[in-house]
Amino acid sequence: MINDLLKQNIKKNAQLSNSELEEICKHFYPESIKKKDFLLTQGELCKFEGFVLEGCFRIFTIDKKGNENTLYFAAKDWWLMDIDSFMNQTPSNLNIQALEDSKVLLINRTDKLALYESVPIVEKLFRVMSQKALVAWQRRLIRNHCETAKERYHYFATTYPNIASKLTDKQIASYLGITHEFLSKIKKQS
Amino acid sequence: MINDLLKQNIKKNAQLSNSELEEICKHFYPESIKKKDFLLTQGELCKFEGFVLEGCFRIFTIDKKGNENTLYFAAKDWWLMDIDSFMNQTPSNLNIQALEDSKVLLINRTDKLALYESVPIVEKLFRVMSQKALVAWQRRLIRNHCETAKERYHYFATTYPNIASKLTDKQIASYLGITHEFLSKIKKQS
DNA sequence: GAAAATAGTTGAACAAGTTCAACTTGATAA
DNA sequence: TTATCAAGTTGAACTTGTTCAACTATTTTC
Repeated sequence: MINDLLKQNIKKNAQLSNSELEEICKHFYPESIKKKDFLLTQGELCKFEGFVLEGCFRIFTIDKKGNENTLYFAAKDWWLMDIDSFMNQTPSNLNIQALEDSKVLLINRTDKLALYESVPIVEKLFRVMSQKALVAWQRRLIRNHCETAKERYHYFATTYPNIASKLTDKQIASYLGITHEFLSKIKKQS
Repeated sequence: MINDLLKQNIKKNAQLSNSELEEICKHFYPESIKKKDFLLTQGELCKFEGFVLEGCFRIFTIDKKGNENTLYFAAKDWWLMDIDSFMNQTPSNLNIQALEDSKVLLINRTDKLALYESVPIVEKLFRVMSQKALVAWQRRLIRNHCETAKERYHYFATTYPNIASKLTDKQIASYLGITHEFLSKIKKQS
């Protein structure tokens, strides 16, 4: 079943019945995204939340100086969206691009908002998911402040080896917040 | 009423009845913290969540190199906790210190977990609060990557003037992720 | 109200990271 | 299969931010 991975993922964050699980999952629809294609581009409204079945995505922004800055990567079994644009329905500052041919399950914003009402445990599900994400963001900010680029690179490469292996050094550098030239020099050192 | 500020804050994030509001608020108890005293120190388990009624707190960590790194400040009408330690019940890496004589309302972890069950709308309340916080953390990370220390300083000083005015430059520097010597040089420039 | 501790300033030498440009290597597409 | 384009490497000059130390100003404490 195409929804199996999604169901397993949801079960990690909330205990729910099979009927609740069905009721939630039936609103997700599959989409295939070709390598280099975009699920969202800067300026659009984010009208969906997505779950990655296959492949890998990069969520990044391009700042005024023209530099790409990667917020995060989403591989198989990860969620993805621009939560800022989704919540506030303001134009997105983010691009969501497939790094390889990929498959996602999407839920429309209106369907998701309706689910909060019709299946109350969905509140708990996303409350728990959001809190876990919050912990991850706080930890990352502390690492950014306390560690050098070299330490951050090694942390990333060893913590997420299967994601790192799919990425170019340019993409990794834009996630670490350094130039790709400097990453090249870091890698040479050790 | 001592709980008024808390009630107003909660109402911003979820629509709830007066009885629900009462049921939630009755689990909060007031605590006074003297300037420089700690609500939590590194190594302890975080067993509470707090809401600031008066004063101001700094939430920071001390890394292996001995540097203080400020995660955030919590002034009147802000929430505060170590969400990582609270959720996972692992020893905290954070210190929560009062910057001036302060008053908070606290709820114990067990009471909060029970509230999720007994007052279902509490799930929505903290789901919404967590998602808003997530947006703020993502924006901050992007700013840290895209902007120079000088830009980040001016953003902070103009966005949170009433918090900034309570802080020493050393505390602001530890929030921006720079040394206080460098902040001093930045301020001289403009 | 004096002594002690903490905060802020400044300068010089240094380290971390950037920029630009030139080059090499590898991937892609006609 | 060659031409093209993107990715990675390297070096030199540069900018941003750090470190350390010495000093001044401001709070805190007894």
